[in-house]
Amino acid sequence: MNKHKSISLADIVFERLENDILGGKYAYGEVLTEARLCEEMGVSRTPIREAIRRLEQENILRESGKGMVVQGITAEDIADILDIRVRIEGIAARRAAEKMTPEQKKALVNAVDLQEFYVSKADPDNVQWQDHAFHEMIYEGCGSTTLQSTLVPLHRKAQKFRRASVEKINRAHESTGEHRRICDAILAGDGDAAEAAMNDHLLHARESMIGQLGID
Amino acid sequence: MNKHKSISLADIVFERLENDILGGKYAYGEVLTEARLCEEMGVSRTPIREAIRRLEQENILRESGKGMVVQGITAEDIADILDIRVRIEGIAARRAAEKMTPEQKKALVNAVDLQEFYVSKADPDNVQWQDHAFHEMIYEGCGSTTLQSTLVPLHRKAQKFRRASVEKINRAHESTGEHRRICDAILAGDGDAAEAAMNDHLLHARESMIGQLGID
DNA sequence: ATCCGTATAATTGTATACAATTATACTTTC
DNA sequence: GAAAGTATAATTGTATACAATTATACGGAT
Repeated sequence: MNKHKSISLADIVFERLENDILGGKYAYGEVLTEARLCEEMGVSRTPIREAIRRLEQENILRESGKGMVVQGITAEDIADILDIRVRIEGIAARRAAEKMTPEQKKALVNAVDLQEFYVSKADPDNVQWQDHAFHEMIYEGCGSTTLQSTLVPLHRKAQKFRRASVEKINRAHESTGEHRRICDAILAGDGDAAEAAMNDHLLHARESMIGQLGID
Repeated sequence: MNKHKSISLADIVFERLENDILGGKYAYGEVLTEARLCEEMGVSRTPIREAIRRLEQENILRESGKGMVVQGITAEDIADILDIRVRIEGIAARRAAEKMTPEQKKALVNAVDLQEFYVSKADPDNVQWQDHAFHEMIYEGCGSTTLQSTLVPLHRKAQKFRRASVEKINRAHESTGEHRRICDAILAGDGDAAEAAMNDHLLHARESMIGQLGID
């Protein structure tokens, strides 16, 4: 009856290493050896290697003869990520409006409700967590593994990066309002409105992020 | 002076397993155990496992308690892939027009020249190979690791799938003409034209593919 | 006959041992 | 003193051994 994979050391290492890199613990360009990571994480090379391969696949680490080079994420990468999301996440919202199950819709509403609550409590960490959950639910609910596997890493990178950046509560209020509009459209099964609302949301997010990062 | 990573068994297994799955050797839904793959490929579990993790990251395999389930790619996935590419590959073409080095441009021209040559020789395998090289060069030349790491897996999946499908020489001629227009725009450094030509190309490819697959 | 429990087999997770490659440092020679 | 070559150390690639978990099959009890 075990439906979900049990959590392995490799998964933990992957998560932690990604966090450490995107969170700035390791400087970009720094070279990481397997032995060093083994020592720091207290596990053997096997899970370390599996985590490394996955991070390599996501372009967060880069192989370079001797050791792995930390690629990390730059402000330009964040701009690129939002450029891409602006163009395709609307499709996911449309599909979600057409395909989400009642249970998924209920969970989505709950995420927006909670986000509003945490905004009112001025709790930026939980606001961001609900923001994260909201988008992931749409990726999950759109019914396309292609859209999901494309959007999840992009969103995750942007998310982790934001945790280290200044933006916290600034745009939280309007962002939550935009989520509410997307959510309402999905609940109504209105694909056009959901896509439009998502595009609107991401354009604002992009503008805000670009303003903060001082690029483009 | 070894600039490129040496090719490992894990890389070979990854490539081969991806090919075998997308090529239809393993039925979708089939369960693969590590032991079986070890035997079939004649290597130990270590490289098998690393390849599995990477394929899992690309949603080609799915973990399911006992063994890995073959996800593979459906006609709907191909449609989704082209929907996404239509929306973002134009950006890559624009960037390539702005950023490609003379060497990269020269290689790009060469790929289109070769593709035209193979079309004239009615050699579909090499036509497809040059088609593949053309797009990869643009991903590489656009200067964005985000665009690259997003587009490469999508393109690779579509490419491998096509190898197993009927479409071979059908659209090769017009496709090559479209590549030529994209290439000319990139050579001229005209980002607008490159983006427009790429969008045009992908819309045609999408239409052709959808017609063949009989979907939407 | 069926259901439950235990034992056994199969499978994955993890660690470690071993091999091969590559970089670095030291020594020797010119 | 510089350069080249060799030896040693460091690092990754691969295989295997061991542990833990889970499924399956068999046997006994009701």
